Amino acid sequence: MATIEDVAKLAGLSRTTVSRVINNHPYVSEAKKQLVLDAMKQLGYVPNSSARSLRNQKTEMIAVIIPRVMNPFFGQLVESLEIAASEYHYQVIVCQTLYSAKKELDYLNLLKTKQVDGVILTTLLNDWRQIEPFLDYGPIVLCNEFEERANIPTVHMNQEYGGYVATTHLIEDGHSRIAYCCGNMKSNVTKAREKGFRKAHTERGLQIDEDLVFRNVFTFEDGKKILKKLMTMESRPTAIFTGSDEVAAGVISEAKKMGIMVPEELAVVGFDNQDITELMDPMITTIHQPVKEMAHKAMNVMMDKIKHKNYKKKEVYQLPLSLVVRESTEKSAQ
Amino acid sequence: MATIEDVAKLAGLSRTTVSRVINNHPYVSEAKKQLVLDAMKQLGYVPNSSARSLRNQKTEMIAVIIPRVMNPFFGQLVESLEIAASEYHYQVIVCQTLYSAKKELDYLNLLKTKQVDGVILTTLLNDWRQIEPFLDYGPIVLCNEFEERANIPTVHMNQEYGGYVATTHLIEDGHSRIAYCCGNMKSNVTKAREKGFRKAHTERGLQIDEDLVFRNVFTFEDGKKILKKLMTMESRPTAIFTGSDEVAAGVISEAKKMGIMVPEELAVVGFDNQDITELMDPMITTIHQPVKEMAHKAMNVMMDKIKHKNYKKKEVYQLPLSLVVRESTEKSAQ
DNA sequence: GTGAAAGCGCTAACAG
DNA sequence: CTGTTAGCGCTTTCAC
Repeated sequence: MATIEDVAKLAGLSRTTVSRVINNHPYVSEAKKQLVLDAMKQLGYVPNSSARSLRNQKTEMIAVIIPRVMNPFFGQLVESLEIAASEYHYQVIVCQTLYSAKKELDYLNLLKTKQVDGVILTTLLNDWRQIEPFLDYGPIVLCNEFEERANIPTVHMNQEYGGYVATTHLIEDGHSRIAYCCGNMKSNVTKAREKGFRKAHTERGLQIDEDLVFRNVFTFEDGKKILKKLMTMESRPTAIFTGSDEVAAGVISEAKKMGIMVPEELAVVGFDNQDITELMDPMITTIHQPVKEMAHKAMNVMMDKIKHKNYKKKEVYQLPLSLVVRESTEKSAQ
Repeated sequence: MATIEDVAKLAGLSRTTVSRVINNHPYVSEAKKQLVLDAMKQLGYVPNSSARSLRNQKTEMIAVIIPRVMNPFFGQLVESLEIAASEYHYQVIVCQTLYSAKKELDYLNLLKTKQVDGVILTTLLNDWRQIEPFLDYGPIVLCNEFEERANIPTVHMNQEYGGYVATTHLIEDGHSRIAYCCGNMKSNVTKAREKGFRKAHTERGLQIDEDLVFRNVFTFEDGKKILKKLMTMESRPTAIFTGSDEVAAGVISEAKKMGIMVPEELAVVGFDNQDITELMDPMITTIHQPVKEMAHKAMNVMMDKIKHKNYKKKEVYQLPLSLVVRESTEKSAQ
């Protein structure tokens, strides 16, 4: 492979001059510049990234840590983050933890080994004390997940409001026995959402039946299971707030099979506003999360931190969530 | 950040010895090895990847070029490829072309700049002549897409059989007017699938009405549009074979809205066997693609090529496809 | 078993 | 404007 040296020789110039041309530095005469350009073209020369990374102490790569790509929410997040990164000529490395705390730590090592210029964490499997030491090696930005103790840039959604507005919508529709599904209870996203759920009840003087609260519900299979369980209960809920559209779709799909009318017998609220909400019959009422905006903001912040290196400071950006009412809760619409 | 030099000094040894310990080379006495290990721990030393990459001429990164992550088929492919790569301690860089041929070329440049050890192409937007020159810079493996002229390792599915078996299933169910949707006609995946579709017709002495063949159909929105168009036709088809489960879901969703019974009035076959096939009502008959197996095979082949450098040779692995019959084509099941 | 030294390909002082 | 030179951090001959 041709190196800068080869180009220099062919052009009859020094490596420095070639380097200057490559990096668009000033103070190169047009004539020599052309000489270099010609030599580069003739040799099919392209600068070696490893050498550049070593010399410049930056790789122009960002690690994005997610549970898995096939989770639609995180898939969308990765897609948007990659698009945002490419605008800065940065590459994104996908790091799937598959819900393993150890893998999360392994991937954070990319920061230590300087394989990436920064890490975007979208989820937090380890305790913050485990993560914090990695900050000595480069910027970490929290995107989606958040953590009180973490003094780093954070871009996330107002999850409490999400839980609140969805629940309020159900209550105002006349529901008072509302089932609740959520994911990993260690997540602050989950906690905040539940806080909103509870707040909505309290405000209207309603009690929550803890038997209707389900944890660790993630997939559409889980949704199906929950629906079945609900149907065995003596005193059934009239509505269910699920943590994701997949779960909601699973609930609705199973409800149909069991001959339960949605929303007449069971109103369903999803979360994320994925495509599937418009595909299901009834279409799913959900909470829209501005994922693209969050991704862009997170990447912008990351680029700023890489540039200015002042990344050990709390800096929180919160994006709004909004309720999208569709058929799965609208009795009148049926 | 601590370097190998720092470790050597602290251990009172040479860089060479430290390097030997890092790389588990033999001929290091246990005593000195322990000295090095201690020094490394004390300094929190981790080898710098850029330096290693430069020296070893490999980055342990693979670029995976896909249209976009949110396309469920490619999302699944990326997920599986990343899992396979991580087993080799390789990282995957996601490269989304967003259907732009230029971006495809841009991402192939990662090979030239030695930012990655190899590229996995899952789609082909440029003519093969545009791609071929990149082979001088490192291995390219085709995974999913295939190309006659490409003398490189290829792992793909038997798409012709997929088209054939789906169509035959419909014909045997008594359908003779079958609509057909496909994606990008430049893709050999698409072409092979259509070949199978046509072959099934020919074999049974059936004609294809070219008005029922739709190109560039990708999303569930597209599926909805097609359904609407179909319904304006004088002589409607009684079945439709779509290129993906999303499109099939769109068709079914819209059919319901228009009061058309699936499968009684319109049988629908999807492709990919995504989760959504089991979520829709009726559940979607589809073609299962062994994506995980394909991804693993492709990554194994890639690792082999990186190791042995003999990657400019045709080497084709074809995986089987299979029909999964569900409710969207089964009249009797209703 | 261990170390000295060269060099992977590049950029940035510094000198002119 | 251009070139000389010294590394970035690591691995690997080669010599002892």
